[in-house]
Amino acid sequence: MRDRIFSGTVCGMGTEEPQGLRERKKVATREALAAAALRLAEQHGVAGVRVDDIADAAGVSPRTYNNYFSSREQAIVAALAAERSLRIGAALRARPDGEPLSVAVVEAVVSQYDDGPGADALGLLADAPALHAEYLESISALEAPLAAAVAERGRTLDDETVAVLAAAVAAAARSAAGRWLTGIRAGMAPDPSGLVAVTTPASLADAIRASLTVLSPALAALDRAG
Amino acid sequence: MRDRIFSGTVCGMGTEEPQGLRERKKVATREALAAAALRLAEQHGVAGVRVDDIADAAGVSPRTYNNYFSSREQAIVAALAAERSLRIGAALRARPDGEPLSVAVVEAVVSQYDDGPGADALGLLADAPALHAEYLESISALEAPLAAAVAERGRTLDDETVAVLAAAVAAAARSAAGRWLTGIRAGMAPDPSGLVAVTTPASLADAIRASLTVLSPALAALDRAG
DNA sequence: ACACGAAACTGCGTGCACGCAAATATGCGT
DNA sequence: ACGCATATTTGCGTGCACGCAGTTTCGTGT
Repeated sequence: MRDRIFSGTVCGMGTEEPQGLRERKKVATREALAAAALRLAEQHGVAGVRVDDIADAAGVSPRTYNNYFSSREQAIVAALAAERSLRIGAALRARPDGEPLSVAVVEAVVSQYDDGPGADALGLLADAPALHAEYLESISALEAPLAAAVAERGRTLDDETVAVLAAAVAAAARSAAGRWLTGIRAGMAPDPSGLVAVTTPASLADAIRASLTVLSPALAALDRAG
Repeated sequence: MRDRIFSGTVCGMGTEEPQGLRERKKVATREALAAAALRLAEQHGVAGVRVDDIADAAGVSPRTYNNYFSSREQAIVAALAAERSLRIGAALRARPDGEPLSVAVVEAVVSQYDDGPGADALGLLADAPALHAEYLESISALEAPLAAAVAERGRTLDDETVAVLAAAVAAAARSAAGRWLTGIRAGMAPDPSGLVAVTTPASLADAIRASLTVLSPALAALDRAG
């Protein structure tokens, strides 16, 4: 019990029952901590959130808080993003059998971000660089579960290829999200330096979809080879 | 003077003269800190290195040490890897004009890793997960300078495409390096679980080159479009 | 119901990252 | 050489991440 506890790691968040009282309490504790962190951030700004207060609000010790999150930004992002990266496996498994990887992967990834951060969340992300970074890191977390799901689906692909593909896709998505957030922030407060790109996709999902088109040739090559 | 001080950021490490006494002292301090960190790690193991001792050995205050590095792993990796990620710009600019991106990018990236970590470094990396992670992070640092260099070279490419490409290449290289290190470590101490891939490329450069072939179709598509 | 083992929580101590402000060193103009 | 501005270093205080070990809670078998 010393790795950060992901609520979705074991129980699959919605498709399987938690395994017992211990597991149910872990899920509840994690969600309580994340919800408390977000609420406190909305009240005091991210910089004003103390880990002691998060722990108090969730009814656990600060040391227990640390068992779940290693920073307040992680806790806040857990509330904002609800570990959607960890659901990529299920999303890809839900794609139609026989669908080309170049379509299945893109659709599965993009579908995780159909509902991007709301106005309150965008406000928080704009005000706290560390929170922005953690949010992008949460997108990078697509990598491992995506690799596992692709390996399952594309059984003729070697492990190296799968791993590289997953790393590239996760990085593209993270990179696009970063630019999207920057563009949104510029929309909220015009950037005096004038360096921000003129066109920001309407949604996070669109931004991620556009980024994955750059990788389409590589994905398509795997379809032909597989 | 509150961002981490990179020795290569301004002076280009070898092609331009440092700008003055201030800059020369900053370079010297950073190098002294990195060298001290590595020496102490070799003597005491990574876990036995204290930031106070690094600072003492380099003749600065702990607070100053923190101006350069935010962790001892960063300091050690700085000594091991010598900021080679930051040299990708120069490497790409040195590629022949007119060479396809699919070749220039691969060759420039791979050339940074022609001499990978030596036996001592591999021993340190094997013993300290946080050091291993920081080493991989240093490879991820390829992203921004690579994007800048590609933008310069492929002037017909839009910014989004450049950024996605750079993110994907850096992630592929990082991912490959991680597997390479894991394979090397397995070679040093057979993995009882038997899960480690049977074939490890002979060198880090080979591993990175192989990973970039997965992205070749995407790079090649840009060549045709550009 | 009870005993035991494993998992999770907790308190404590320690090392450390970083904001803040004062002190020091360098660069520049006269 | 001197004065001033700027960059860098330093000391200090504070919040916090985490190893360690003891306590509590849950799960399982009898």
